[in-house]
Amino acid sequence: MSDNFTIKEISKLSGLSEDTIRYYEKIQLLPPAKRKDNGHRFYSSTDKDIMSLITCMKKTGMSLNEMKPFLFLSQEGDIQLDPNLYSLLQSHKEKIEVQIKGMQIILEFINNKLKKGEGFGKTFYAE
Amino acid sequence: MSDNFTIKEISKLSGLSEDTIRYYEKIQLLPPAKRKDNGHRFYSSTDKDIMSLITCMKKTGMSLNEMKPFLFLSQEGDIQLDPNLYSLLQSHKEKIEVQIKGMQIILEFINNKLKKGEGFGKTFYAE
DNA sequence: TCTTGACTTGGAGTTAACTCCAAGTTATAG
DNA sequence: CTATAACTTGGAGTTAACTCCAAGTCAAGA
Repeated sequence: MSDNFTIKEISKLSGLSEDTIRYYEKIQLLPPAKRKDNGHRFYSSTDKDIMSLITCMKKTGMSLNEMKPFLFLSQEGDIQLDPNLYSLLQSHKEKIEVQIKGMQIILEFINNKLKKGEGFGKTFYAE
Repeated sequence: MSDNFTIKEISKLSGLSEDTIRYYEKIQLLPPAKRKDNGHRFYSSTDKDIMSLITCMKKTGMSLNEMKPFLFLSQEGDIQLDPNLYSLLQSHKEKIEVQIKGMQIILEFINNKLKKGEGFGKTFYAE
């Protein structure tokens, strides 16, 4: 369950640049990479999964700092034990739901535009 | 249909800071503000609507530059005339749909976490 | 043995999106 | 008339998230 990828390989697999991967390690978004005898980093498919998670979360507009406790969570087991993390997740969930709604509104707006080409009115809510 | 707000007022109404509003004008995200005799900016409720649109689009992770043709669109009438803008909108639509799906996956992940607290597997797609 | 290529490091540079500041102008209230 | 508050400008500074670079190490092939 650990396919031993070089940084170049995991870079291609994950879509993140080598620099970005090292940067993520530096800011502790990724755990310190395992090293070969010569000091070179190597990665497992679990690492790839984490990178995919990061990519996915970034698409939702989450900042790297916001992700940290979240990523920690993905490896730890039981949240129930940590009420802080639990409520953090809850509020994240709500944020994302708001975001999805916002995007659906924009989607509607676009669909209208693509059909008719009318202006916009009070369709958009402030804050 | 133009309630004549000062920059301070529109700032409170829109949630954007005065500096940000001037910045948006500088980078041409907002049209040049109308001026009173003394040179002070003033705004209408249409301006407020545009600002709300910007806020809404930002929530979806769109960059200010990406928004520009979009905002232009919101005031112009018929897109059908401009095939460039039309396809731009189309691809934006698809991007947003992908984003929504990504967020729904994360939402599921969170929901699972909140209940059981299990690890994550191949649930997340790369790129 | 020498060269090539894949990696290592620390640190500097870049871009987007603000955010702050100093210096100046104008309108109103006391 | 003067102080205060609300605005103006241009430009400098900040933060996040990279991105690039120079100098060095190490292993394998000609």
